[in-house]
Amino acid sequence: MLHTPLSKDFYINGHVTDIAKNLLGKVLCTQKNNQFTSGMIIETEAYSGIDDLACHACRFGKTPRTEVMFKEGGVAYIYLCYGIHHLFNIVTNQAGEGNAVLIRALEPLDGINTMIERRQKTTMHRIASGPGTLTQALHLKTSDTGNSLFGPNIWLEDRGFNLPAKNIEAKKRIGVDYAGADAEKPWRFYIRDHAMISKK
DNA sequence: TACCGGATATCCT
DNA sequence: GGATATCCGGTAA
Repeated sequence: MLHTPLSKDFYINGHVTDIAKNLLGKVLCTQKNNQFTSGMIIETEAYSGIDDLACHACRFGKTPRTEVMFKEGGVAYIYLCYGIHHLFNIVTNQAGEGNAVLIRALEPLDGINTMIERRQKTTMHRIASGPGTLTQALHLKTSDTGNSLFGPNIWLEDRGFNLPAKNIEAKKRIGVDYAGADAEKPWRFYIRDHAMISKK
């Protein structure tokens, strides 16, 4: 099988909502503590910088935590939510824009036993079906924030999984009710009828 | 110094 | 399926 790393252009060009859609079907990989794990991205959310009330770049501006959002596309933005969950975002577009895509769910592909161990589970059930669980399965932590998505520990691949556009569902984003009109934007994208998305 | 969140596990029906 | 307890770092005051 052909494993092509995503190019820099993939993260830079196009609207962040299109990048979020294009990420569906791509494969997120990590190499941590000598363990290789990966999963196909099946659910994403787009956050559009300083004009999007739901986006950290707009809510907080440039702070010590959010400053990596303002880098050029192709790095990880990882932050702690509810004091427990590490949420993984992909920074996109030009430096200074503050755009990012939240990865919400994966279908596990490689290193499934490692993922199950990290999640302290015994089966594959809900092993990476949520933004906080997939980071645990792939061992992504807030300490990885700002790191490159071109390896050696984190990278993305195109393995040629073909997703017809008609199988992509677009709905409003989760947990952004505070964002006024922007909360209604249909910027959550997922593969229709996939069993492993975070919620129906 | 005080508040609160881009969520999850667990226990219930 | 639904309700509920829970965690702590970042941000603003």
